[in-house]
Amino acid sequence: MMSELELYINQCVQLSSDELREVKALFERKMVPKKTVLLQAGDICKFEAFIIRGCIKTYFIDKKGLEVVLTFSTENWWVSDISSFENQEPTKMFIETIEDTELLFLTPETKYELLEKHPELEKMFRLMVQHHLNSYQERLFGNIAHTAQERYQNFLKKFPALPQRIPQHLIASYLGISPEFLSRLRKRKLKE
Amino acid sequence: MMSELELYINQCVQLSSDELREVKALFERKMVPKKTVLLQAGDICKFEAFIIRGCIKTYFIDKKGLEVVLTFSTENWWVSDISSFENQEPTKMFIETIEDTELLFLTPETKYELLEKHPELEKMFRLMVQHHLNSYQERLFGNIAHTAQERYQNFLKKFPALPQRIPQHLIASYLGISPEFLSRLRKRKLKE
DNA sequence: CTTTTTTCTTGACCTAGGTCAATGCAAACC
DNA sequence: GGTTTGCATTGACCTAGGTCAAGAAAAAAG
Repeated sequence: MMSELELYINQCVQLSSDELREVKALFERKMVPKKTVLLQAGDICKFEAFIIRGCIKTYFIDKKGLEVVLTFSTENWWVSDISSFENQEPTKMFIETIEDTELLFLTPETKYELLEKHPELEKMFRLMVQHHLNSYQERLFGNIAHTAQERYQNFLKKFPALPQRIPQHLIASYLGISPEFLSRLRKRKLKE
Repeated sequence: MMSELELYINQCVQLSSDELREVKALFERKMVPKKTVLLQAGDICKFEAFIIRGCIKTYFIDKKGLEVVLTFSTENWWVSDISSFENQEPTKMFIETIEDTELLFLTPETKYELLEKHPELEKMFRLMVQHHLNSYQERLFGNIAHTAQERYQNFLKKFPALPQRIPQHLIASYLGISPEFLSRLRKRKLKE
């Protein structure tokens, strides 16, 4: 039986099970309890990590000291500040677990080794970056072109499982509205 | 004397002037008059282009039929829908010149050939994607965390030359506000 | 130089969404 | 089991920014 990471890799390139094992050995598996800060503003990001189980938020702090959630990352997805990681320069973001989370970590060194040995995986990482880019593009467009109500509907469609897992005020922050207003949107929706 | 593209490449990797000439030969130089649509929703993006001179907007159309400007691209910058280009799948965006523009075009084929011959340039393209990603991240954060006034100030800081070159309603669209409101912001600012 | 088109400004009015404060509720902690 | 602590809801009130309509000004076209 294949692990989540192996399934994920297989969607992108065909590797033998020997190769897969070798690849997997370069990742370091870690359990991280909820509310652990994996990266904070000023740090240099030392990881690209694949999520096996759990949930993670990425956010900025605005000038009033409030969190602005940029992304939620869950099972079978990657988490990192890609540009801080690639260029080994300080980040402006925070990355923090919302649930107990199980991760497979790459460091700059192990990623380098991985790509030396298996250059076919370049494509997988390129796709990863492109997915991130796409999702930011869509989110930016959505934030400008849609009302809060519509953004909330789209969020529910895209992440149907999340509302049961994470506090509502984080969703509000992700949608770019106040927690009070999200509460009102939900009430309004119930009446229909 | 070095061309703009050569200077740009040199910031990233050191190539001999022979190599630079060879690289440059793979690009196709084109003059494009203003108001030319280079890409529209439904198309598959056939180019990554380096801008020598001119100005280009990238936008979505919202459900009311209005443009939502995602980016402006000018001299010494790249323009493309990267993920449509890389995966050769249909785009949702529009790319259109605002001024008469001079470009150096790569097609999927010539880019492939370029990277075959000069794999050192992988890094340059990776950086290009990362810059795009960063600028979307910052823009999303800014749109959520800052007022229209602040976003306008930041825009002026980041693109001091643009307001003289492009119509104001495009800037409003980029900032996510109505043209009327931008006009009011400017008036308010003059009084100070 | 005149005409047409596009862009910019201004005023009057409106609404989506924010802020603040109070209250209820649930989870986590001792 | 009580008790903090964080989360969600609700109401009253407020403001940033939108919409519509009408001119003014500038740019492009003839």
